[in-house]
Amino acid sequence: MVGPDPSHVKIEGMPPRPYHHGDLRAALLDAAEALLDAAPARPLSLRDVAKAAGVSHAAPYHHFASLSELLVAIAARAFADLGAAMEGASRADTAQDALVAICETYVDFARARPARFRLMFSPLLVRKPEFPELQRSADESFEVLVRTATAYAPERGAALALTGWSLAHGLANLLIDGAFDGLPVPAPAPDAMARMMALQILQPGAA
Amino acid sequence: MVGPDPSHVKIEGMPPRPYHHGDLRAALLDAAEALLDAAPARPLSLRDVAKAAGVSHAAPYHHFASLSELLVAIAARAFADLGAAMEGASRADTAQDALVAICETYVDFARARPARFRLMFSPLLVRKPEFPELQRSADESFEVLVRTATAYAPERGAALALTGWSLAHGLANLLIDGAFDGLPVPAPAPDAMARMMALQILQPGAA
DNA sequence: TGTACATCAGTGAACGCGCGTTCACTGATGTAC
DNA sequence: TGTACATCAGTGAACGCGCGTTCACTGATGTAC
Repeated sequence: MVGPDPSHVKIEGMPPRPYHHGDLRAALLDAAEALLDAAPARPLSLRDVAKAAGVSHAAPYHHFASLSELLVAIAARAFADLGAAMEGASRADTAQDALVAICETYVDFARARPARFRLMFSPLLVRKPEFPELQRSADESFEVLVRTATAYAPERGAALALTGWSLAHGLANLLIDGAFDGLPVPAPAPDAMARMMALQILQPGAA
Repeated sequence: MVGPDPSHVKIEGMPPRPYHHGDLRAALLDAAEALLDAAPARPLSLRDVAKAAGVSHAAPYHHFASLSELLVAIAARAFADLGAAMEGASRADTAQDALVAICETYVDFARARPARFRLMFSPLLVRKPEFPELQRSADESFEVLVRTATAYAPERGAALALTGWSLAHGLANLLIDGAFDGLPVPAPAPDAMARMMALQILQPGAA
């Protein structure tokens, strides 16, 4: 990220060398994400991350000042990933299709990577002014939504974006927390709910 | 709860006696809730709860088999409290007013007691079949919403209830997680958002 | 092309803390006689 | 109304674990000469 050394190039799948790993920072983030995906319920510990990356548990301190900084870096990457996926979804034929697709993408992301999704909204999020990378990636994801909502309804784009975010965010959380499991009402399949609800907002009489 | 001893009556605000507290189970739950309200960010520990209740940290084991059981009991009480508040809100003049009021109540509850709200949707929630009290109180809250949504729209009450829940739940979480803080769009005051969004769902063209 | 040396990025031992949980105990209570 | 005793609900010490973090160290690398 800052060093001019050309040998510091990350090569996926290479076994870690005992010294001078290459790009341990990126490897630690990769390992952390793999752990979160493999065991979403287990809280992430620095020691586990170091172990998964094949280094001693003190090594990460040469790349992150604390566990919090590692978590923030993961959250920032997750926001960037989500933002890119939403950006892709926003390129639909109509603004309405784009809005619906963004909601679906948001919920799909949370269901596919629940631990990373939860980390994005951890208590560290309120401290985002301290972490420019997190601030920026979070803002950029939101911008995609606002832009699309404004294209759909120029007069009330911001309000629609906030409502759409709330809807997708609530659905995502309720799904990954299992709140709908065993509910005494007929519910659609989980992967159909985002679309259904988004349409219910956009054309309320129809559904 | 089970004993026939008439002296086992909980008296609020009484200093704890050294032995045979009276109703330590209820006192522990009260202390736990007070701790959650006072320090929403701090994870709840059995030792802190015991300390706050004025007993040794081993005493709770005569009333709860484990920390999880204590947490479940708190979550169950929280669902009961929320359900009662929603029940009150549902007694409005019109079904639409009732739905809007329920959304407002849900979000207000989360904002007033964020730690308890988070606990309600902790990983223990998926295990609610193991905990009848939790299962029942969670189901009853949801029933209030379904009943009101069905009164408003008989044909699609269940779908509307799921959508309304998602909307309120997402807004509640985004607010208590500070996700809206410093957002680059004009946003309404937090305590006006639930109403605005609920109306946006129910009469989409209007807002 | 060598060599000395500063710097970087690892290692492994250790510290200190908080936690859930267990255990032997003891004080208080209720009951049978 | 006593007294013996079973039971209940506390106490306080201790165990064991995992964790974030620090520290002195050492191996590897790059650079100045």
